[in-house]
Amino acid sequence: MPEMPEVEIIRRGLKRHLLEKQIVNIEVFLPRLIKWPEADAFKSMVIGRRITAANRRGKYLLLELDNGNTLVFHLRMTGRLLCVSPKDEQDAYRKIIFHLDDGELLVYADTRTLGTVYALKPGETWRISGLNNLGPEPLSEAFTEIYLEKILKKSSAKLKSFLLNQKYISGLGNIYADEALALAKIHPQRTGAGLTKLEIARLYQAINEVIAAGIADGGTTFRDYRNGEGGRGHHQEHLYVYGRNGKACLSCGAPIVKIEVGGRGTHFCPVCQLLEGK
DNA sequence: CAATAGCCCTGGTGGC
DNA sequence: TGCCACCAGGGCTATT
Repeated sequence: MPEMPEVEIIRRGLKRHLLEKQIVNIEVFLPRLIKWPEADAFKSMVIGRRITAANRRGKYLLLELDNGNTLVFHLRMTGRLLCVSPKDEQDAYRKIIFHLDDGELLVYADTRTLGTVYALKPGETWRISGLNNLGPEPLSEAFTEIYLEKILKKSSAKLKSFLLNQKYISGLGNIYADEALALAKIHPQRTGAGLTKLEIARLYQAINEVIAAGIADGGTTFRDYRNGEGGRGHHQEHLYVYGRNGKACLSCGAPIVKIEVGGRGTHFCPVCQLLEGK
């Protein structure tokens, strides 16, 4: 599941391969993944253009084109975006292939086909409501402890749901949300309004820390995630709680528990992360 | 407005 | 061994 660290690693990989290359052709095997415009118009907006930048906002990947248009990808659960040479192109789940002028391929592959692809003209960000309503990112200047405190105090949502809501903070997904709460030693079912100033400070540090660690480890590969060059991440070796239900808490040794919060599987230590809080 | 339930989608898994 | 219900979960939409 690509979250902000994984998308950032993909972005860096793509940047190395794609800058200044021209997209000379596009093969679309599953048109419904292209959410705007429809496939033919999409192709005409993109074919013949050079890629001038590889950017990211939250979990959205943005390839800027030399005509001012932007190619937007959201990988959702199982989307993969990678640069390969034609002889290595063998992904059974390839859905869109962008042919580059040096013969290399940019392949969008997706097992569960939940990903979304768009081509936008300048100023058309509004077409993607999720992209248009992203909160500040962890590790960014806009993401301050003051900001976090302000929005937490206004929220009645359970913290797990709060952290997953991209309009408050962009980039956290199920893995890093659980990890941030574990590191901060805060129960996922508590609410923002109920946190002490000290807990907010811990949560703020923890969010930045788990995201930074995820990036430093090249992302978390459980099953599907691959970086822009097809390699795996290593952060799965450094997780505190995610996927560790039944295993010993790294801090106190108690078994990690898995529950459902807001419809999402949620992992936490019942000893370190108390409902009452401290 | 805000929280939540349902939905999309396919492959892996666990139970029988 | 084979079958099948169920789960994984990001984010949008409908509902309460």
